[in-house]
Amino acid sequence: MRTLPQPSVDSLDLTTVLAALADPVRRTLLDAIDIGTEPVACSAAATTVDVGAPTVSHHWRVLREAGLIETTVDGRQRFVRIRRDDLERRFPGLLPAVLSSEQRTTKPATNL
Amino acid sequence: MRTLPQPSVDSLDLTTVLAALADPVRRTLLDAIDIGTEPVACSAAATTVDVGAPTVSHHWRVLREAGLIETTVDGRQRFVRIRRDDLERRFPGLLPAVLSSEQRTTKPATNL
DNA sequence: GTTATACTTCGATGTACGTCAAATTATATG
DNA sequence: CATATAATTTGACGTACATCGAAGTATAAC
Repeated sequence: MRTLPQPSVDSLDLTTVLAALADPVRRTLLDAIDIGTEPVACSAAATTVDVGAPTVSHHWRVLREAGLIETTVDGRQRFVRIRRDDLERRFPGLLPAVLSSEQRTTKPATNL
Repeated sequence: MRTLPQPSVDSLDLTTVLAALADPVRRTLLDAIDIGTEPVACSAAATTVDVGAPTVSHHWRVLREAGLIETTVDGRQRFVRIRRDDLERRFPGLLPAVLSSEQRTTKPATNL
Protein backbone atom coordinates (compact mmCIF):
# COMPACT_ATOMS: atom_id res chain seq x y z
CA MET A 1 0.00 0.00 0.00
CA ARG A 2 2.70 2.48 -0.88
CA THR A 3 2.07 6.12 -1.78
CA LEU A 4 3.47 7.64 -4.95
CA PRO A 5 5.82 10.63 -4.57
CA GLN A 6 4.06 13.99 -4.44
CA PRO A 7 5.01 17.62 -3.82
CA SER A 8 4.88 18.98 -0.28
CA VAL A 9 2.26 21.58 0.66
CA ASP A 10 4.82 24.37 0.68
CA SER A 11 6.14 23.57 -2.76
CA LEU A 12 2.72 23.76 -4.42
CA ASP A 13 2.93 26.19 -7.32
CA LEU A 14 -0.11 28.22 -8.37
CA THR A 15 0.81 28.23 -12.04
CA THR A 16 1.22 24.45 -12.04
CA VAL A 17 -2.03 23.94 -10.14
CA LEU A 18 -4.01 26.21 -12.45
CA ALA A 19 -2.47 24.60 -15.54
CA ALA A 20 -3.52 21.21 -14.20
CA LEU A 21 -7.06 22.48 -13.59
CA ALA A 22 -7.28 24.10 -17.01
CA ASP A 23 -8.03 20.82 -18.75
CA PRO A 24 -11.62 19.54 -19.00
CA VAL A 25 -10.63 15.86 -18.87
CA ARG A 26 -8.65 16.40 -15.68
CA ARG A 27 -11.49 18.35 -14.09
CA THR A 28 -13.89 15.55 -14.98
CA LEU A 29 -11.56 13.09 -13.28
CA LEU A 30 -11.38 15.33 -10.22
CA ASP A 31 -15.16 15.64 -10.15
CA ALA A 32 -15.40 11.86 -10.34
CA ILE A 33 -13.29 11.40 -7.21
CA ASP A 34 -14.79 14.43 -5.46
CA ILE A 35 -17.00 12.40 -3.13
CA GLY A 36 -16.29 12.08 0.56
CA THR A 37 -12.73 11.55 1.71
CA GLU A 38 -12.13 7.90 0.84
CA PRO A 39 -9.78 7.13 -2.04
CA VAL A 40 -11.43 6.09 -5.30
CA ALA A 41 -10.18 3.43 -7.72
CA CYS A 42 -8.63 4.92 -10.84
CA SER A 43 -10.46 2.42 -13.00
CA ALA A 44 -13.78 3.61 -11.62
CA ALA A 45 -13.08 7.29 -12.17
CA ALA A 46 -11.69 6.62 -15.62
CA THR A 47 -15.09 5.48 -16.88
CA THR A 48 -16.34 9.07 -16.70
CA VAL A 49 -13.95 10.17 -19.37
CA ASP A 50 -13.64 9.40 -23.06
CA VAL A 51 -9.94 8.99 -23.76
CA GLY A 52 -7.63 6.00 -23.91
CA ALA A 53 -5.92 4.41 -20.92
CA PRO A 54 -2.49 5.94 -21.59
CA THR A 55 -4.04 9.38 -21.71
CA VAL A 56 -5.88 8.82 -18.44
CA SER A 57 -2.65 7.65 -16.85
CA HIS A 58 -0.93 10.78 -18.11
CA HIS A 59 -3.63 12.96 -16.57
CA TRP A 60 -3.37 11.23 -13.19
CA ARG A 61 0.34 11.92 -13.26
CA VAL A 62 -0.16 15.60 -14.06
CA LEU A 63 -2.69 15.90 -11.24
CA ARG A 64 -0.39 14.16 -8.79
CA GLU A 65 2.71 16.13 -9.76
CA ALA A 66 0.74 19.36 -9.45
CA GLY A 67 -0.16 18.31 -5.91
CA LEU A 68 -3.88 17.97 -6.49
CA ILE A 69 -4.22 14.28 -5.72
CA GLU A 70 -2.55 11.58 -3.69
CA THR A 71 -2.10 8.20 -5.34
CA THR A 72 -1.77 4.96 -3.43
CA VAL A 73 -0.91 1.61 -4.94
CA ASP A 74 -2.74 -1.51 -3.79
CA GLY A 75 -2.02 -4.63 -5.75
CA ARG A 76 -2.46 -3.81 -9.40
CA GLN A 77 -4.95 -1.09 -8.67
CA ARG A 78 -4.38 2.58 -7.98
CA PHE A 79 -6.49 4.67 -5.66
CA VAL A 80 -6.65 8.43 -5.79
CA ARG A 81 -7.93 11.07 -3.45
CA ILE A 82 -8.03 14.86 -3.59
CA ARG A 83 -5.54 16.62 -1.29
CA ARG A 84 -8.26 18.89 0.01
CA ASP A 85 -6.68 20.07 3.25
CA ASP A 86 -3.28 20.73 1.69
CA LEU A 87 -4.84 22.72 -1.13
CA GLU A 88 -7.12 24.64 1.19
CA ARG A 89 -4.12 25.58 3.31
CA ARG A 90 -2.05 26.72 0.35
CA PHE A 91 -4.73 28.22 -1.91
CA PRO A 92 -7.84 28.87 0.20
CA GLY A 93 -11.09 28.66 -1.71
CA LEU A 94 -9.53 27.69 -5.01
CA LEU A 95 -10.66 24.09 -5.27
CA PRO A 96 -14.26 24.63 -4.13
CA ALA A 97 -14.49 27.44 -6.68
CA VAL A 98 -13.34 25.21 -9.51
CA LEU A 99 -14.83 21.79 -8.83
CA SER A 100 -18.30 21.31 -10.25
CA SER A 101 -18.68 24.98 -10.93
CA GLU A 102 -19.74 24.07 -14.45
CA GLN A 103 -23.02 22.74 -13.11
CA ARG A 104 -23.58 25.99 -11.27
CA THR A 105 -26.29 27.96 -12.97
CA THR A 106 -26.52 31.70 -13.13
CA LYS A 107 -29.88 31.80 -11.45
CA PRO A 108 -29.88 33.51 -8.04
CA ALA A 109 -30.22 30.53 -5.70
CA THR A 110 -33.96 30.00 -5.42
CA ASN A 111 -33.45 27.03 -3.11
CA LEU A 112 -33.24 28.86 0.21
CA MET B 1 -14.17 55.95 -25.51
CA ARG B 2 -15.32 52.74 -27.13
CA THR B 3 -15.18 49.32 -25.44
CA LEU B 4 -13.56 46.36 -27.13
CA PRO B 5 -15.74 43.28 -27.79
CA GLN B 6 -15.88 40.83 -24.91
CA PRO B 7 -17.78 37.64 -24.04
CA SER B 8 -21.05 37.89 -22.13
CA VAL B 9 -21.29 36.63 -18.55
CA ASP B 10 -23.20 33.54 -19.59
CA SER B 11 -20.71 32.54 -22.22
CA LEU B 12 -17.76 32.55 -19.85
CA ASP B 13 -16.01 29.20 -20.06
CA LEU B 14 -14.21 27.74 -17.05
CA THR B 15 -11.52 26.02 -19.12
CA THR B 16 -10.78 29.24 -20.98
CA VAL B 17 -10.73 31.28 -17.77
CA LEU B 18 -8.41 28.84 -16.00
CA ALA B 19 -6.12 28.63 -19.02
CA ALA B 20 -5.89 32.42 -19.02
CA LEU B 21 -5.07 32.43 -15.31
CA ALA B 22 -2.47 29.69 -15.67
CA ASP B 23 0.16 32.06 -16.98
CA PRO B 24 2.39 33.97 -14.56
CA VAL B 25 2.75 37.00 -16.82
CA ARG B 26 -1.01 37.34 -17.15
CA ARG B 27 -1.51 36.94 -13.40
CA THR B 28 1.09 39.65 -12.81
CA LEU B 29 -0.83 41.92 -15.15
CA LEU B 30 -4.07 41.15 -13.34
CA ASP B 31 -2.43 41.84 -9.99
CA ALA B 32 -1.19 45.15 -11.36
CA ILE B 33 -4.72 46.29 -12.22
CA ASP B 34 -6.25 44.71 -9.13
CA ILE B 35 -6.67 47.98 -7.25
CA GLY B 36 -10.04 49.57 -6.67
CA THR B 37 -12.56 49.61 -9.47
CA GLU B 38 -11.18 52.34 -11.74
CA PRO B 39 -9.65 51.27 -15.06
CA VAL B 40 -5.86 51.28 -15.23
CA ALA B 41 -3.74 52.33 -18.20
CA CYS B 42 -2.22 49.38 -20.01
CA SER B 43 1.11 51.17 -20.23
CA ALA B 44 1.21 51.50 -16.44
CA ALA B 45 0.41 47.87 -15.77
CA ALA B 46 2.85 46.72 -18.44
CA THR B 47 5.81 48.07 -16.47
CA THR B 48 5.34 45.28 -13.92
CA VAL B 49 6.18 42.63 -16.46
CA ASP B 50 9.36 41.74 -18.33
CA VAL B 51 8.28 40.91 -21.87
CA GLY B 52 8.11 42.93 -25.07
CA ALA B 53 5.19 45.11 -26.11
CA PRO B 54 3.76 42.65 -28.65
CA THR B 55 3.69 39.95 -25.99
CA VAL B 56 1.94 42.21 -23.51
CA SER B 57 -0.62 43.09 -26.14
CA HIS B 58 -1.17 39.39 -26.79
CA HIS B 59 -1.78 38.77 -23.09
CA TRP B 60 -4.31 41.58 -22.80
CA ARG B 61 -6.15 40.04 -25.70
CA VAL B 62 -6.20 36.60 -24.09
CA LEU B 63 -7.46 38.07 -20.81
CA ARG B 64 -10.16 40.03 -22.60
CA GLU B 65 -11.31 37.14 -24.79
CA ALA B 66 -11.47 34.90 -21.71
CA GLY B 67 -13.75 37.48 -20.13
CA LEU B 68 -11.42 38.46 -17.32
CA ILE B 69 -10.99 42.11 -18.23
CA GLU B 70 -12.79 44.90 -19.99
CA THR B 71 -10.77 47.08 -22.31
CA THR B 72 -11.70 50.63 -23.22
CA VAL B 73 -9.98 52.77 -25.81
CA ASP B 74 -9.32 56.44 -25.09
CA GLY B 75 -7.23 58.27 -27.63
CA ARG B 76 -4.11 56.19 -28.18
CA GLN B 77 -4.25 54.67 -24.75
CA ARG B 78 -6.03 51.55 -23.55
CA PHE B 79 -7.54 51.17 -20.13
CA VAL B 80 -8.31 47.85 -18.51
CA ARG B 81 -10.34 46.75 -15.56
CA ILE B 82 -11.13 43.40 -14.02
CA ARG B 83 -14.70 42.14 -14.61
CA ARG B 84 -15.11 41.36 -10.94
CA ASP B 85 -18.88 41.23 -10.67
CA ASP B 86 -19.31 39.16 -13.82
CA LEU B 87 -16.71 36.66 -12.71
CA GLU B 88 -18.08 36.46 -9.20
CA ARG B 89 -21.53 35.76 -10.60
CA ARG B 90 -20.29 33.04 -12.95
CA PHE B 91 -17.48 31.48 -10.87
CA PRO B 92 -17.98 32.54 -7.24
CA GLY B 93 -14.77 32.76 -5.23
CA LEU B 94 -12.48 31.91 -8.10
CA LEU B 95 -10.82 35.26 -8.69
CA PRO B 96 -10.22 36.13 -5.02
CA ALA B 97 -8.66 32.69 -4.60
CA VAL B 98 -6.24 33.24 -7.45
CA LEU B 99 -5.26 36.90 -7.34
CA SER B 100 -2.30 37.61 -5.09
CA SER B 101 -2.49 34.19 -3.52
CA GLU B 102 1.21 33.82 -4.19
CA GLN B 103 1.98 36.30 -1.42
CA ARG B 104 -0.19 34.35 0.98
CA THR B 105 1.95 32.57 3.52
CA THR B 106 1.20 29.24 5.12
CA LYS B 107 1.29 30.60 8.64
CA PRO B 108 -2.00 30.25 10.52
CA ALA B 109 -3.29 33.82 10.56
CA THR B 110 -1.76 35.32 13.70
CA ASN B 111 -3.49 38.62 13.05
CA LEU B 112 -6.79 38.02 14.76
C1' DG C 1 2.21 67.60 -42.78
C1' DT C 2 5.72 65.57 -40.12
C1' DT C 3 7.17 63.31 -36.10
C1' DA C 4 6.20 60.88 -31.88
C1' DT C 5 3.53 57.78 -29.09
C1' DA C 6 0.64 53.65 -27.73
C1' DC C 7 -0.59 49.72 -29.12
C1' DT C 8 -1.72 45.91 -32.55
C1' DT C 9 -1.02 42.65 -36.27
C1' DC C 10 1.83 39.56 -38.92
C1' DG C 11 5.06 36.00 -39.50
C1' DA C 12 8.36 33.04 -37.63
C1' DT C 13 10.41 30.09 -34.05
C1' DG C 14 10.87 27.03 -30.31
C1' DT C 15 8.60 24.64 -26.88
C1' DA C 16 4.96 22.40 -24.36
C1' DC C 17 0.87 19.64 -24.42
C1' DG C 18 -2.99 16.11 -25.38
C1' DT C 19 -3.63 12.00 -27.65
C1' DC C 20 -2.86 7.37 -29.24
C1' DA C 21 -0.71 2.69 -30.50
C1' DA C 22 2.63 -0.43 -29.10
C1' DA C 23 5.46 -2.29 -25.77
C1' DT C 24 6.39 -2.87 -20.73
C1' DT C 25 5.82 -3.63 -15.68
C1' DA C 26 3.69 -5.66 -11.96
C1' DT C 27 0.29 -8.17 -9.61
C1' DA C 28 -3.31 -11.60 -9.48
C1' DT C 29 -5.55 -15.97 -11.04
C1' DG C 30 -5.87 -20.39 -13.25
C1' DC D 1 4.28 -21.50 -15.45
C1' DA D 2 0.76 -19.31 -18.29
C1' DT D 3 -2.68 -16.10 -18.77
C1' DA D 4 -5.22 -12.08 -17.53
C1' DT D 5 -5.68 -7.59 -15.59
C1' DA D 6 -4.47 -2.59 -14.18
C1' DA D 7 -1.87 0.70 -15.23
C1' DT D 8 2.59 2.92 -17.01
C1' DT D 9 6.18 4.10 -20.24
C1' DT D 10 7.87 5.12 -24.74
C1' DG D 11 7.71 7.26 -29.05
C1' DA D 12 5.35 9.66 -32.40
C1' DC D 13 2.11 13.17 -34.25
C1' DG D 14 -0.49 17.31 -34.54
C1' DT D 15 -1.74 21.34 -32.40
C1' DA D 16 -1.57 25.21 -29.39
C1' DC D 17 1.04 28.72 -27.19
C1' DA D 18 4.56 32.32 -25.49
C1' DT D 19 7.80 35.14 -27.40
C1' DC D 20 10.04 38.32 -30.52
C1' DG D 21 11.25 41.54 -34.56
C1' DA D 22 9.33 44.08 -38.13
C1' DA D 23 5.69 46.37 -40.05
C1' DG D 24 1.19 48.59 -39.54
C1' DT D 25 -2.69 51.61 -37.46
C1' DA D 26 -4.36 55.34 -35.17
C1' DT D 27 -4.16 59.34 -32.36
C1' DA D 28 -1.67 63.27 -30.42
C1' DA D 29 1.83 67.02 -30.60
C1' DC D 30 4.54 70.22 -33.06
